[in-house]
Amino acid sequence: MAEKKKVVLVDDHHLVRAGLRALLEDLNYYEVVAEGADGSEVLALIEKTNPDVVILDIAMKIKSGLDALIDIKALYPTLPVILLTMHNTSDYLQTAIERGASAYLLKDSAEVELELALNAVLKNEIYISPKLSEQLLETLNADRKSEKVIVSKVLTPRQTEILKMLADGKGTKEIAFDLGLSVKTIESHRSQIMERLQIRDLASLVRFAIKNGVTTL
Amino acid sequence: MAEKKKVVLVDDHHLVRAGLRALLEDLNYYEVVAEGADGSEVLALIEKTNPDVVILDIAMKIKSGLDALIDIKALYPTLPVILLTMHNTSDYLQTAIERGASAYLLKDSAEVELELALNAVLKNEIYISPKLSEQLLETLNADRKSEKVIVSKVLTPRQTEILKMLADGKGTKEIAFDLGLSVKTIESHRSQIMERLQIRDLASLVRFAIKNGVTTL
DNA sequence: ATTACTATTAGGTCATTCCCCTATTTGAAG
DNA sequence: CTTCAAATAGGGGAATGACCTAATAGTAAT
Repeated sequence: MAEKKKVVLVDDHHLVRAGLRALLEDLNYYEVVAEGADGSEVLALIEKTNPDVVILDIAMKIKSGLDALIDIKALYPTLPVILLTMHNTSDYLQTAIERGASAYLLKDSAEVELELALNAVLKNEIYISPKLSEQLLETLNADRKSEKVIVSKVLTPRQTEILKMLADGKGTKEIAFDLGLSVKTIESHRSQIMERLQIRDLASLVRFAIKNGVTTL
Repeated sequence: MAEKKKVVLVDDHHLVRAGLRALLEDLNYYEVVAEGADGSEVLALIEKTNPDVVILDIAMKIKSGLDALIDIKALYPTLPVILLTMHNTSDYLQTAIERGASAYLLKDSAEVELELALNAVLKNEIYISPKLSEQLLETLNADRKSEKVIVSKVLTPRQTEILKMLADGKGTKEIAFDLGLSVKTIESHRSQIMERLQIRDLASLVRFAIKNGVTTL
C-alpha cells in the first residue's frame, strides 16, 4: 500500500476531534498529522505538516471553518478541504462551494460518508452529503422558477456584521452607537436580514446565526 | 483480561458517535453494544443489551440527556451514566448529579478524561471534568457566603415551559394565548427568568435554552 | 396552627423597539 | 449613462419591554 495520506483535523471539541482521529486511523489509510481547535490556527498547521487534506468544522469560536477556508484557499488553492457542519441546512453550502470547499458533510453523516468524501476529495472530486445536495437542487430549481437565477450571497457583509451583533444580544440602540449609525439604519438592516432569511423573530435569528457559524453558542 | 465492558452510546450526531465508538474500542476494554440518536431510545437499548455503562449527550433533539437520565435511574438506579456536554458551563451540573449521573464531561475534554471517567464510574465513583468542578466549587462557595445554601432548581417548571416557548421564537402575546394567561403574566415570568439566569437579552436566553437542552438548535 | 416563603398570576406606566413605508447617496455592473 | 443593490435614515403608530406593586394558593418549617 502507498504512503498514508496526511490529514489536518480542526474542530473545537477535543473529544470530537479525538473520535474523528480514531475513526480515520482505523481506516489504516489516513494519518492525522495535526489537530487544531480553531480556524485561526489552521494555516500554521498546514505549513508545518504539508497535509493531503484538511477537515474543518464550520462552527468554531474564534474563526469559523468558512472563514478559515478563505485563508487556506488563498495560500493553498489545490489543497482539498472537507467541511463538517453540525446541522442539516444547506444555507452556507453555496458559499462553501464558491470558496472552494471540496466536500461538505453533516456531522450526522454515516462513517462511510466520511470515507467516500475522503476518497472523492483526494481524486479532486467534490462530495456533498446526499441530504444536503437534495436541498441544494431544490433551491436551484426554486430559483429557476422565479425567473432570475440569483445565486444570492445570502447576506451582505454589513448585514452579516449586524446579524452577529443581534445574535450576541446587542440591542438596536447599542449597535447603532457601536457602528456610529442611526438607530433607524440598524432597524432597516434588521428588517432586511429577516426578510432575506424568511425569519420573523429574534430567537430564530439567533439560531440561524449559530447554525451558520456567524456567532457561537 | 476480563470480559469487555458493555457501553451504550447516545448522541444525535452519527459521526460523533462513530468517533467515540472508535475511541472506546481502541482502548480494548470497552465494547459499544448499542448506539442511539436520541434520549427517547435509550431505555429500549438498555433492556436489549444490559450494558455496564451509558454515555449520554445532553443536548439532543427529542429527549435531552438530562431527561433520559431520569428515565434510566428510575428503572436502573445502579447503572452508571456518563453525561457529555457541549459547552463549558456548569449550569446543569447540579441537576445532573441530583438525578444520579456518575460523570459529567465536556465534549472538549481530553481522551484520557473519558478513560478516567469510565474507570471511576465502573468503581461506583463520580467523575466530573476538572474545569467544571472548579466552577461548581465556586458556586457552592458563593452560596455559602450568601448565608443560605440554596441548591436552587434554577427554574420552576412554569418558567422552563415559558423559556422554551420564548427560545422557540414565540412572542409574549402568542404564549399568553397558548397558555390561556394574560400577556402581563408572561412578561412577569420572562423577567423573573432573566433575573434568575442573570441574562438581559433574548439572544442570550436563546443560547441558554439551547445549551441546556430546553430546546434544540 | 401559624409563619414564612415560593410559585403563579396580573395590573399600571413609561420608555423602547418594531413594523411598514418612503427616500437619498454611492458604487458597481451593464 | 442607466440601472440596480447596498447602506443610510426619517415618520408614525402599534407592540413590547422594563420596573413596580400585589393578590392568591400552596408548601415547608417550627
